[in-house]
Amino acid sequence: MNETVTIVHGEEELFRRAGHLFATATDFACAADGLAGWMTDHTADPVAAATTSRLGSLRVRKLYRPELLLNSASARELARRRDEFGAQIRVTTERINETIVLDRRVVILAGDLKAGRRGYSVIAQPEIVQGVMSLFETAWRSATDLAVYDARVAEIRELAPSVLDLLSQGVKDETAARTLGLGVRTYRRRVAELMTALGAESRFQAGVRARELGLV
Amino acid sequence: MNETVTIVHGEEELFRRAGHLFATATDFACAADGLAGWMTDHTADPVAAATTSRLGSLRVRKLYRPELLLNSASARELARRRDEFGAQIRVTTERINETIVLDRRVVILAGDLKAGRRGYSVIAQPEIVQGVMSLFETAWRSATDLAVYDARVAEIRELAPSVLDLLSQGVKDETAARTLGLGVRTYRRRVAELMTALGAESRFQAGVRARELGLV
DNA sequence: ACGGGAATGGCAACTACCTGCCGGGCCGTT
DNA sequence: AACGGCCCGGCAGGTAGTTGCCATTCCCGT
Repeated sequence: MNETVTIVHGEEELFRRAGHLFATATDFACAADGLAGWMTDHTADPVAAATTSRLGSLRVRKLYRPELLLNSASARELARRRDEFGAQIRVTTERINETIVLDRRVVILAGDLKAGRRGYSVIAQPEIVQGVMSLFETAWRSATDLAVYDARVAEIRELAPSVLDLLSQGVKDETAARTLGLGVRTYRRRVAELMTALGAESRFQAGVRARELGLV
Repeated sequence: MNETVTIVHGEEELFRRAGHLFATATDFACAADGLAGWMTDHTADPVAAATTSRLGSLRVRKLYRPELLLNSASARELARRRDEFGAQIRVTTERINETIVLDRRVVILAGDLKAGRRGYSVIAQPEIVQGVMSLFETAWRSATDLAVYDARVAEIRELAPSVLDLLSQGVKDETAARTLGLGVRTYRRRVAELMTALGAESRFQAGVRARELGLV
């Protein structure tokens, strides 16, 4: 594989053509929409194989979107991976493309599904790798550690379950405040805290985020 | 099964104990969170068996939550069922418990998962059945027919994809309007239309709904 | 070209929402 | 008791969002 850019179709071909890269890499940076696809089948996974045999010399970073944590099964799976082979896991609310960077030398980008198989671009072109890597680093820095994220979600749930209910019922602040036996000022303070916690800049956005996080 | 209330564990036991009820019933009222569980395996499904042999004398009503329609596979499956054995299908945004009412005489309510199996309460107590049935009727009346619902979602998507994007980015109306090359007045009109279409009374609620419908 | 309906966007009045400020009450410490 | 920290909630001034009104413009069938 001397070409700097190769397109492969489906996971099988990806393994066949790029499996050796996984086997030798020591630095994995990985962004994913879900646990789906090539990362799911753990036993047949080159990364897993590589990992278990070379624990300690590895750096594994994974970046996920928060939806993943809604499903408690995937959440547990995440925690297991983190514990099992020392992967660092962070969560971001940004939209991310499925991306893998190996040893800062090779990038694998997932493309669209075609005829039931996903296309992957395997890229060794240094400039491109550099660019993707810097994007990844940015996303990584702006992301939240899984543990912190979990704690925050727990906090929000505790902070304002009733506020969330009232907001999602579409009631006015006045009504909501009285319902809770609070002053309007305090209620709005709660909403503001909630929005901060959700990282939202408008109530619409807060609604979207809350729904994303499964809080409503 | 003479007891008025029976608790069974897992679908298998439910079939064994209550299968005959499905086989003879002609009036099915069913509310579901998803297509999961006992309704999935279509060939082994007593309802399907009953239905195919007695088409015409049946009344089948099913109530789903909109999330189901996000997955185009389940959406197609729904449409197929509707067409195949004349089930009436409606969609509601209310939270609903998994519920089945047979011939207005027997209620089956799904409970929590325990040890991987879901508990079901099979209830023949007339008062309870009456109560559940009236709740179902209420939910049914307030729900939207699948076709109408589909049309509405399509309409919203077409109406304002970019407005949805901008709203969910949390940008101010002024900015959003200029981005779209619109006047603020017009942009806000769009937002208002969107909110009406979503049945939302606040932007927060609109955000939640939009997310629920998978529009953002 | 011409009339009519629909979409646009400015204006304005209104409502809802956001936030700094501050006084007051509660509680644990000194 | 006196103090400090903290939360509450009213107030006020500001910003953002909502809506009716209306002149203008665009499009379309006549």
